[in-house]
Amino acid sequence: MTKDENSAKRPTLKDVALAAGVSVATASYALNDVGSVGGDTRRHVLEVAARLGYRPNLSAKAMRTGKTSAIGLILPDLTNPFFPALAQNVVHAARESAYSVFVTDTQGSPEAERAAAQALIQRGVDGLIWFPINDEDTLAHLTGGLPVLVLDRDNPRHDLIQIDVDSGGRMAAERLIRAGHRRIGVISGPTDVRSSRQRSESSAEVLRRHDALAWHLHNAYSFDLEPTVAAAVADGSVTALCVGADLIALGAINTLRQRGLRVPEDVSIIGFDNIPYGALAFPGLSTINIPVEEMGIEAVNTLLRRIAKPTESRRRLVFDVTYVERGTVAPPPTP
Amino acid sequence: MTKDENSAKRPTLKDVALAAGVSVATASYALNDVGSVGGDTRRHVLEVAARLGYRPNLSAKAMRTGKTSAIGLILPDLTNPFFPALAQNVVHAARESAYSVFVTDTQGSPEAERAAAQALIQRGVDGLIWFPINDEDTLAHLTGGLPVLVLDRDNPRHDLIQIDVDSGGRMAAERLIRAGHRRIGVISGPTDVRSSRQRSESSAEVLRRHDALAWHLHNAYSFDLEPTVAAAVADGSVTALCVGADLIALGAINTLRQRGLRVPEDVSIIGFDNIPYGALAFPGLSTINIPVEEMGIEAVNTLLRRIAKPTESRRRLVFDVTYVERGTVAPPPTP
DNA sequence: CTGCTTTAATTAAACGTTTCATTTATAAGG
DNA sequence: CCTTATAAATGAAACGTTTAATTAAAGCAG
Repeated sequence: MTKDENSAKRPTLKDVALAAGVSVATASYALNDVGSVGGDTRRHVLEVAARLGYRPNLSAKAMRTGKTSAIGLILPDLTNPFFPALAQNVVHAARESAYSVFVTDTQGSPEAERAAAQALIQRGVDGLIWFPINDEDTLAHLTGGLPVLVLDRDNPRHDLIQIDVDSGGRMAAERLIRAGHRRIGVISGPTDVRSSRQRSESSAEVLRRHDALAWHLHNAYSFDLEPTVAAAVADGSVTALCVGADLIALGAINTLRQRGLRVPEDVSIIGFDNIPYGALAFPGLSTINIPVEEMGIEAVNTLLRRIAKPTESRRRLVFDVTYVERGTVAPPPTP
Repeated sequence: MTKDENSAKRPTLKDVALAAGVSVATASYALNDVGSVGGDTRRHVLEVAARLGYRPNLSAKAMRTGKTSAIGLILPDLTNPFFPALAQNVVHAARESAYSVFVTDTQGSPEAERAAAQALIQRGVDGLIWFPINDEDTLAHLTGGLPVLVLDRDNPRHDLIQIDVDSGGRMAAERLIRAGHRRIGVISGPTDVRSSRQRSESSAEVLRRHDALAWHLHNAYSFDLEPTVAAAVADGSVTALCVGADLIALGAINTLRQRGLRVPEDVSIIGFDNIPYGALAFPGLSTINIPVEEMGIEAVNTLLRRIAKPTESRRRLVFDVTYVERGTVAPPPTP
C-alpha cells in the first residue's frame, strides 16, 4: 500500500523532456515535427515518449492554441431514424482527422437548440455541424465567427449541404404516373421548413400537370396519421400516395391495412428519406433515398476545410437523391 | 475596415475583473460562489459578467481543475435501433448536469473501441459510459482509474447497469405456452456475449420444461436470416418463435411472409428489445421491452456519482423488463 | 488604545502546452 | 584565425482559470 498505489499519473511533456534529457521546448518541437530539431534528438524524444506512453493533454493544448480539435453536432432528434446514420458518419469522418464530436440532440426545441449551441461554443469547439429545427437564422448571432455547416436548411451566411428535394419529389410523382395512377394523394411532412415543404410541392406540381392530383394534405412527422389525413387515405379517393417522409408513409400503410386495404394492390405508396425501417417493412417501402452517409462525411470535410480557411468563399453542396424501388408500387387496381 | 472588424474576442475573466474594478481572484470567487466575497461585490461582479456576456473558457478551467465536465459515450453501432434512444437520454441527462457528451460509434470493431477509448481519455473526459462489444475486460488497463459505467455487459471492476434478461426470456416463453403453443423455435442473437446468450437460454429452459422446445438456433444480429434458420422457421416445424432480438424477429416475419405464411395466424412471434421498428410493423411486434430511456438517465447519474465519489463501493443496477403485447401472438393454428 | 479575530480583497503560483526570443555550438567563408 | 551565417537547443512567457497564501481593513473585547 505505497502512496502511489496505482495512481500512475499520466506523464506530461515535462516528464518526457526530463527522461529524454532535453528541454520541454525541444520535446514539444520534436513531437510536433516543427522547429529545428536534430534527427537523433527527434528520434530519441519520440522513442522516450512512446515508452512512457505519453499523450498530450488536450485541454492544455487547447488553451494554448485556441483549437480544441472537437466539433459539435446539433441534431433535432436522434430517435428520428434519419439521423443515426448521419451521426455515425460524422463521428467516423471526424475521427479520421483526429477530431472528436460532441453530439447534441435538441428534441425539436428551439430553446434547447440555442442552449446547446451556447454550451458547445463555450466548450470551445472549432466548428459546428448543425441540422437546425427550422430555417430561421436564430443561431447567427450566437455563433459569431465560428465555422458552421448547415444541413438541409437555408441560411444566408454559412456553408450549406442540401438535398435536391425537387428532383426527388418529381421522381416519386413520375413513377406513380408511369405506373398508371391518375388519382394520387400527396401528404407532406412538417411545412414550416422549406426543404420539407418543397418535396411535396414538387410532387404535387408534377401531378397537377398530369391532372392526377386528388388532394394535398399534410401531417406531422409521425407514424400516427391525423384523423382527416387517415380518412382521406382510406376513403377510396386515391389509388396511390406520394408521401414526403417515410415515417408518415409507414403510418399510411398501417392505416390502410387496418381498414382492410392492401398495399400495393389497392393503394401504391412512395415515401421519402429511405429510413432503415422502410426496408424492413413487408413489402419494402419504395422511396427516395437521401445519401446521408455521404452527407455526413462531406459535412465534416467541408467544415474542417472552413476551419482551416475561414475566409474562403461560402460553399454550398447539393446532393442528388435516387429512387429506390421496393414493393409498394403497383399498377392501380382495375375496378 | 478597422483592425478589430467583428473579431469581438470573447471576454475573459480578466476583462470582467477589470470592468468590475476587482481582482481576477475576486471575480473568480464571486462567479463560483466560493471564498469570502462581500455581498455587494459579488452582485456587482455577476452583473458585469452578465453584461459582458462572459462565459468561462472551459479548456482553461479543465486544465486548472483537471475536470472537463465532459463524458464519453462508447457505443457499438448507432444505427442499431436500440441505441439512439439510449444516446438521446444520456445526452439529455448529461446536459442537465452541465456535462457534454462525446459520442463514439465503434462499428462493432474492438480495435476501434480501443482507439475510441484512448482518444476520449486523452481528451480528459471525466468518465465513460461504455456499451462494450463483448464481455472481455479489454479496456481495463486503458481506462486506468477513470470512472467507467458499463452497460449490459459483465465486468469485474466497473459500475454496471444491466437488464434482467432472464426474466425477459422467461416471460416470452411463458406467453407462448399460455397461448397454447407446443412446438416453439428459439432463435438467439449473437452468442458471444453473456447478456445476449442468456435471453434465449432462459426462454429455451422454460420451453424445455414444458416439452415445447422444437429447436434452438442462432442468427447474427441482422434482418437477414441465415439459410438454415430461414428454412427451420418456415418448414412448418413450429407454430411459434421466441426470438432474442427484434431485428431478427422482423427478419423472421419477412421470411415467413415471403413463403406465404401469415403472422400471427400461422406462426406467432415474440421478439426482444422493443426497438421502434417493431411498433411500426403490421401487425405490431409483440416483444420484451427494455427501458433504455431510464437506463440512459441512470447511467449518467451513476457515472456522475462515481466521478464525485471515486471510492464508493461498486454499484450494479438491474433493470426490469416488461412484456409488450402487440399483434404477433395468437393461438396455434388448428390443423 | 492595544491586540486579536474575522471578513474582504489581493497577489501570485500553478495546470501542460506552444512558441517567441535567445543562447550556444557548429560550420562555412574570407 | 576571425567573422558570420546556420543549426540545434533552451529559457521563459503566455493562454484563462483556480486557489493557497497573504495583506488590509474592520470589528470588538479587555
